[in-house]
Amino acid sequence: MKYWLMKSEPEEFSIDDLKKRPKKTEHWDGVRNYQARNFMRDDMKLGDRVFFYHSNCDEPGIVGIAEVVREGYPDFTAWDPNDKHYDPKTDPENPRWMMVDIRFVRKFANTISLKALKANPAIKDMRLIQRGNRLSVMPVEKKEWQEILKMEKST
DNA sequence: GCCAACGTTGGC
DNA sequence: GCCAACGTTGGC
Repeated sequence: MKYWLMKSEPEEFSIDDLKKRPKKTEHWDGVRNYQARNFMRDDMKLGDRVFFYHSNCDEPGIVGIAEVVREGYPDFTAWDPNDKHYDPKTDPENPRWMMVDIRFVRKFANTISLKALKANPAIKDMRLIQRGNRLSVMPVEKKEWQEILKMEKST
């Protein structure tokens, strides 16, 4: 089983929104970055665990956990001219953008803030806190995952 | 709202 | 293939 981190702006789609969805499940549409797409298409497997990260908000940070319940398949919103992330160049015969489905697992009692993550030397090499990182889907090392869970208990 | 960092586009 | 211009991300 692998570990991941996925970013979302809570004003667009928060972890509470995920929890309220039917079966607490939603497809992760709208990713239009090749590296992030490749992770979803090639590497995310059923049962993989995901840190749900809130970006662009008062307190950016990890707010809870989800799991992968459907592996990579075409992001149909790319073909919808009314969709915010419409991409006229993708061909339905040869889909360019892929997504996965994730299901809510649990929400942390407190946000593990970006600030706290940056302050923890045990995870200083984490991809999330590298300078200028903008990937919205990224892998998390097992030891980073475990270290971050420890931070939950200490808050 | 600002702006640094980064990815993508397109002219050449 | 280079690289300037442009658009987006996302912390602050």
